[in-house]
Amino acid sequence: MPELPEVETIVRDLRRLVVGRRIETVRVRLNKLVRTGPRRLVRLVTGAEVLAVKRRGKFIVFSLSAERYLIVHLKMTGQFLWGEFQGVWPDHVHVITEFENGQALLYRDMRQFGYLLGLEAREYAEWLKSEEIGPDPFQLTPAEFAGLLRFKKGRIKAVLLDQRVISGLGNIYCDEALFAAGVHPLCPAHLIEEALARRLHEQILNILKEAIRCRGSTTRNYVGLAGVGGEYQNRHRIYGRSGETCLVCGGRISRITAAGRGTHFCPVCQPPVGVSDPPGS
DNA sequence: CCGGTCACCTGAGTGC
DNA sequence: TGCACTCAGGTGACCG
Repeated sequence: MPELPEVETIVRDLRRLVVGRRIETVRVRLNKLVRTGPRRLVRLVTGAEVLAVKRRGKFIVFSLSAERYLIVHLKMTGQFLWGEFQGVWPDHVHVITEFENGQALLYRDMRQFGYLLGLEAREYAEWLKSEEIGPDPFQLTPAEFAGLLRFKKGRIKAVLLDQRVISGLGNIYCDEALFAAGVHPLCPAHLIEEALARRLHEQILNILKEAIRCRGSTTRNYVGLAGVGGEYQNRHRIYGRSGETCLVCGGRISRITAAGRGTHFCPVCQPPVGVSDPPGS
């Protein structure tokens, strides 16, 4: 579910709530969500103080005392909620972390795709290597971004969704950025001219910044720590608007499948470059 | 290296 | 109401 702006919003809220606090108990209800094993997670995390909360791509990393790490990926429907545990597990809540005063962080995940890892320092270093998390769009200069695309023969949509190349973009913001820059989602990445690549990078940054200001997009499930959704869905110009009129040219917005995902684009504003026409068109 | 399909799950929306 | 079918913000395995 969540992409960079949603995860960033959650991380900022988590910082306010849990940094400097000590974890009193951890309860795991659905064991398979803890990929490093529920018992080990409980052992590593119980009694630790939260030193920092960071985002690495779409991962949330809790830095704990004694060089321990709690890592969470929310996948499609993972949520963190701030509340308390009074003996009853709310629907789809699978992990509860309690702090002093009974305040608790609840991990909720309807589809159960998300997961948690409890790691020690050396394992954390190994995990960072194995995940090959690409640079954050905010860490790249326009020239570096253009350089990333230069030798990629895959379609631009697939390249932008590949977290090893650049981390944080998902289906919504990918479609929004390609529309804003006027790039066809099926265009081979290496055929995008330098100037256009720079414009794409600029649009990615603009859109992500604005989405963070709006606390993300809520189309279905996403909510922040307080259980409230974001507002950026009201600013979507292309995502979820297939069949409707393009806000720029008035044409009809198309929907295709690209990189296995529902993909929205304007055939007029995003003309095909290096995209072979389907037979019979 | 590249793309396509399925799998992991539970639900919401739609049309009959 | 009920049923069948599609789709969903992510990603990893597998296949050609």
